[in-house]
Formats: sequence, C-alpha cells, structure tokens
Amino acid sequence: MFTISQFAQAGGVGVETVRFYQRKTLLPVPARQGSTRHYSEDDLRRLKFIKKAQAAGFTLDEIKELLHLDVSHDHSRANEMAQARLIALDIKIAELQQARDSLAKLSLQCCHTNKGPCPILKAFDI
Amino acid sequence: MFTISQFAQAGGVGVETVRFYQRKTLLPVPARQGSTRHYSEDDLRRLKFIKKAQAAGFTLDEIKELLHLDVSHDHSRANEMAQARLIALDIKIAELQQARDSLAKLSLQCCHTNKGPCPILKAFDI
DNA sequence: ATAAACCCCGTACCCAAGTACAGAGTCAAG
DNA sequence: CTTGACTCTGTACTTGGGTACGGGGTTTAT
Repeated sequence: MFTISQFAQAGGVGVETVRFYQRKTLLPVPARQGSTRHYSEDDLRRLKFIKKAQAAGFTLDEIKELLHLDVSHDHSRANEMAQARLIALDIKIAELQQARDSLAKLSLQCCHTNKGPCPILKAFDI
Repeated sequence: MFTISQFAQAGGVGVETVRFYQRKTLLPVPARQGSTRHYSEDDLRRLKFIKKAQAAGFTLDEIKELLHLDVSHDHSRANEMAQARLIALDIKIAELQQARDSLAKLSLQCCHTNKGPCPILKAFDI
C-alpha cells in the first residue's frame, strides 16, 4: 500500500500525472483510509501497463479502451487495436530509419568538405 | 511564381501553415506584387527543407536555426546538430523497435488463445 | 455588376499530455 | 503547539504544431 507520492515514484511518474490519469479514468481513485487514499500493487500494475502501452505509441484514449477491454474480456478488439498499432509502428520506424540514414550520409559528407555550402543544409533540398 | 495557395499545395501543407511558418520566421514574407504576395522556387525549396528536417525529428526552432546557419555558413554547428539528432533518432528507433516486437509477440499469442484473459492485456503487465 | 473564389492581417482557438498552483486539511517530530 | 511535509480538490497554465475565424480587399468568370 502506497501513498500517492510513493505510488507515483514507484511508477516513475509525478504525483500530478497520477491525478491526471485519475481524472481521465485511466486509474481508479482508491477509497480513503482515514484522510488519505492508498494505492495497491494492482494499481501499480495498471500504472505500469499505461507506461508500456504508451511506449508502444497508444494514446491515452486508446489505453483507456484497452483497460476497459480487460474488464469485458473483449479479445478480438484488443487484437485489432494491436494490429493497427503494429502497422503504424512499422510505418513510423521505416520513416525514422530513412530519415536517420540520409542524415547520417549527410553528416559524413559534411565532415569531408570544409569549404563551400554545408552538405547537410544543401542536401535537404533534394 | 506561386500565390500562397499554390505554394502551400506545392509544398504539401495548408495555407494557414505557410502563414504560421512566416510568423515563426521560418519562411520569409515575400514582397507584394500589387495586392498579393508571390512565392518563388527558392521559397518552395525552403518549405520542402522544413518538411524534410521535420521528418528527421528536428523541431521548428531547430529548423529555424539550421536555416540561419545556411545563411552564415556555420558548418560545424550544423554537423553538431545533425549528430545530436542522429543519436536521438537511434534511441527512438530502438525504442519503437522494441515496442513493436513485444506487441507483435503478444498479438500472435492472442490469436492462439481464444479463452481466458487476453495475452495482450495481460502481458503488458510484466 | 455581382457572386465566387481568392487574397490580406490579426487574433483566437485546438489537441495531447501533462504541469502548476491555490486554498484547505492532516499528521508526526521537535 | 507550531513547523514542515505531506495530502486533498479544483482550476488554470504550458508546449508544439498547427487550424480556424472575422473583417476586410481584389480578381475573374458569368
């Protein structure tokens, strides 16, 4: 059982972020124990889930849906969302890889030409 | 020579985006030719540069700096920025790749288990 | 000669995902 | 018995990158 600041720390987020997720109903607001609220391991697992899903590029709204699916056990919808995200990730990765490669090439060229217009700046034009 | 809407279309952005870039001094505001302003091929190259640099993950502020470097021919600063971006891109790509792989694995598992808790939702917990 | 379709400028608004702050309560230690 | 560290709620602000709107001025086709 954590206080909100312990909980936030354990999840690697700020206290305000926890409250923000509660407002968004991504996290439940636990019942008070006396004057303050206490967070369980279950809440922590949920918070970590949010972080992981976020790293995979899901938006908070999508994550909310995933969390609700978890309750309703809607298997195929979850898979559908995963597939869509997978495709989006592949596209994004390919784009970044492409940008990375041309930037690397340019930087290399830049090292060799100390005079004249900078290849990095010039070659972006193409 | 383009009108603003032709220019925007040629660059693959909206008219409002062109004006926004002008406000940010990423694009010059060309002199009026009569009542309207006209955009050159040079402006278009600049606009496309912005798009490319953006695809490589540079922020608009960084792009502004790059554009100014182009004027002052500061070679090494441009290379420095390219290096920093390269590192950031590599990190980002690795993260996305990692997220992609675990998501793919989960989705595959999901296809095989039609009963019980969804592996996608469950396994994010780990 | 008038309506559609542009242009100009300035200001305001949008979104996601937080982050900050104000004003009040509670609790333990010195 | 007060000081400091926390908690609570609610509301407002921030950032980045646009997008929209209002009130005017031209230009062009019919």
